[in-house]
Amino acid sequence: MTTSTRHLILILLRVQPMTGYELAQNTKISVDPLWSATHSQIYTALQKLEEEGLVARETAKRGERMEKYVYSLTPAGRDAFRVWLREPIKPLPNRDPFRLWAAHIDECPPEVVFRNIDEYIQRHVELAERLDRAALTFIRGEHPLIQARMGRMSDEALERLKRTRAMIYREAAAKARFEAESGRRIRAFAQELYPDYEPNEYDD
Amino acid sequence: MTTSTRHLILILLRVQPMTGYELAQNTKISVDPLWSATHSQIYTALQKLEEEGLVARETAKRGERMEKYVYSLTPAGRDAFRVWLREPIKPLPNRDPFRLWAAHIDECPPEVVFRNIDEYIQRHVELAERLDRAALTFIRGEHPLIQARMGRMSDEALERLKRTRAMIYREAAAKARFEAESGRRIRAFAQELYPDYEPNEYDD
DNA sequence: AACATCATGTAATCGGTTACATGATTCA
DNA sequence: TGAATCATGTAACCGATTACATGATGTT
Repeated sequence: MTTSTRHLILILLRVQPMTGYELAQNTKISVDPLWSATHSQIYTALQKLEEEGLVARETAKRGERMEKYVYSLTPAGRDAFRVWLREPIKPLPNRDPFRLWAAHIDECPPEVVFRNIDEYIQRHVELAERLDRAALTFIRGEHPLIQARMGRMSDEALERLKRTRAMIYREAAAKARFEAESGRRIRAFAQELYPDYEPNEYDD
Repeated sequence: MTTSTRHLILILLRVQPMTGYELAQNTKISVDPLWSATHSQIYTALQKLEEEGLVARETAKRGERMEKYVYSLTPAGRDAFRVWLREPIKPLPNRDPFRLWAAHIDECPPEVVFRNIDEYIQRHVELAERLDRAALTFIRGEHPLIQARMGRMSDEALERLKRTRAMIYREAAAKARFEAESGRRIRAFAQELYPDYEPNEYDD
């Protein structure tokens, strides 16, 4: 099955019931490097999932006047997660905008070349750091998505969970570091292509 | 600007005028690891690009009875490529179905775990080989998309082009090898999680 | 009083996927 | 004669992006 926003929601709601807003927050602060989604996507997917009976909506107070909606998994929703987990993984089509662009740096002005490559490297260096930090909070049991499960899982199961998540976030960090390294190699190649180019500014 | 099928077409038509079928073939056999597109996408994108005046359509004979359409870049199309090449690269949102799945292997039956991981590894090993071979045909000047340009570019420009493409395809191969290695590490972790699991069959 | 954050949504559009549909040409 | 390849498209659908839209609550 093709993985989509629906599965992200199923994954997060297994941890605990949440509002759409909380789903969007948890996605942004934690799952985003593996699977990203905007709040629009999440709210519309929640509506469909509720129609299909995979999630249930409860109304809660927010402040004095307003209401918010707390979603939780139904048994059908838990099943849907189990089914997804057992299916073959459908890979996404290859789409690599950076390397598609970089295949043409021989015809691109050097200032653009170095600007794009440096941005790429920096983005992945930061991502790697963020993922390594996340891996640590998993293994230490400090991650909010782990803490929410404490007491509701056996110690052994929780230990396996921590180690598995930490391992995957470390692998995602390794991937980001690979991308940064690849960017550096491409940069070195670009310097051979444009040996005379001297960047004027170093101000960031 | 967001990279899409349109840019793939602009890139390929810079080499030489082609039919939609040839664009789809060249994508499949060569560009696919960097950017993939189906023939449906290509035909519909060609229509839009023609409306916008970025490509021009000429009618040619196919066999006795039928006609085919050969598309070429207009000056506006060449400009659009130049603009795309000079813009900041807009990264795609992170979507990594394999690691999103693998973050849950602690709750997944071991036969599914090893089946999915092994498929992932094998797919990337094959991709890496394919990309290394492509890199070689670039550097040797044997690649069809290079040969089509011979005589229409200066020797130096052609040399830079060959080296740049070969470098990028080698980087894409390195990325595929990284993914295979990452898969192997995840597999090793899974063997710690499921020490008692013995696969019954080795028949592929 | 102003700003950040919490909280919820809709709508237009875009780009991509999948399935459907057709038929000629070429080679074994 | 049959299969592979060449060749072109349409249509329904899906999922994601972007912009629009609103308003309460909590903090400085």
